[in-house]
Amino acid sequence: MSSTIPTLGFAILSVLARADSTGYEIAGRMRNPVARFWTASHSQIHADLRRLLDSGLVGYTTAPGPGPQEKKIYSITAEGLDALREWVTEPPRPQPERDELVLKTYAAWLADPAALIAMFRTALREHEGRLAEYEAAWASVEEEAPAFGTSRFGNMAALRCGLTYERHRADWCRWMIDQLSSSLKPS
Amino acid sequence: MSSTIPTLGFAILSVLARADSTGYEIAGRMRNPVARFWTASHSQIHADLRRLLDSGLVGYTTAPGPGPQEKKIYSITAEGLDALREWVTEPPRPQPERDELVLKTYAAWLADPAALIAMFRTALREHEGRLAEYEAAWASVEEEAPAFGTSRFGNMAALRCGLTYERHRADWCRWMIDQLSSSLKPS
DNA sequence: CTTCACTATGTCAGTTCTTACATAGATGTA
DNA sequence: TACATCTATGTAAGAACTGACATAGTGAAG
Repeated sequence: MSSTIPTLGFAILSVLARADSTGYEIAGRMRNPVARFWTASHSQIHADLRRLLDSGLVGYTTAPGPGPQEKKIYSITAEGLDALREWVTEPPRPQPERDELVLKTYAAWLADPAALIAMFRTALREHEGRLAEYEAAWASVEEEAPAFGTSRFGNMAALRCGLTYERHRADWCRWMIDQLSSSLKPS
Repeated sequence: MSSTIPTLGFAILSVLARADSTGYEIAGRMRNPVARFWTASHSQIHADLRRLLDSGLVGYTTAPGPGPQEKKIYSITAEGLDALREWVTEPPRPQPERDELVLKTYAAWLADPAALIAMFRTALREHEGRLAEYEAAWASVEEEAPAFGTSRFGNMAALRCGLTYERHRADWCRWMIDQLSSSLKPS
């Protein structure tokens, strides 16, 4: 019957529930710090928007665009909002856990400690950078204390996860660097 | 030229660097707590083993198997070990961050708080379960203090990441439940 | 004045991966 | 005895996704 909507479809609906957007804007919003947890290329977003449109979960109005095509401003429909609301509380299906840095760590015993330290230092810098970003955003969102029922609540909750994730990650990288350093000078 | 090896290929090599295994066993080992960070279905593993074989990174010997085909015991070759060693310290490419629970959180403001609390309680129980598993494994690995250069070091380092990840996750779930609870009784 | 980045849509080829199917012996359970 | 589960390999269809290509206006930097 109704073709199942992939998770990316719900990610798109989640963005449109906040503001009407073009496909291009949706891709941009999903690259934004507080919504970085389900990204996709614009080509895939266009494909999925088409499917959501066929299912009646989104609609659009056109406006003159920069390229040869007209620009399409998508918005979520009542049916789309219903589908999104229903999906939100369904238990998330177990995901394939995939983490390249941890995989490399699993095989780290084969490699050169000094090179590994360099790699983890780079990773640490990235995590610390994002952590600083998130902490700045957190300061302003905590002050505001957004109420449940507003989209700001969703932003805050997702941001909180990103914040503690980066903290955990940075801590782990520091621990790795420590371990690898002490393996260099066994003294 | 030399066809690029997908990340799953290196995950397979990482397992074979520890012990010779059949394709079936590789899938099982990747479902094991300390190597849960790059899982795949056996059909994909068979496909990738074929490619690794064509590239000369693995070899195999046969033994009588249960089914109609013979069982193949794969082992990593010297070339495979070289390729793995080289890959380990290359900077990991930025991955698509995908997390269904956080996506649902991002859209949580649209849903029923009570249903959300139930969902997060389920997630919390899962994280706490894995945390207990990891903590038990950690106790024994810490005692042993495996040296760099042995595969146990890789196990320990990956386990450490899993441990602090589950801790962060469980903390966040508890925070979410708190937030949602206080939105129910505004007192 | 040229070049680059940004906005904006879309196609297409190819890769990665999942799910279901197919086969079949051994082992344990009801 | 019957049935499920584990071991073990593989195929095949299709979903999901990436990256390159194609087009084209605006605005900023050099």
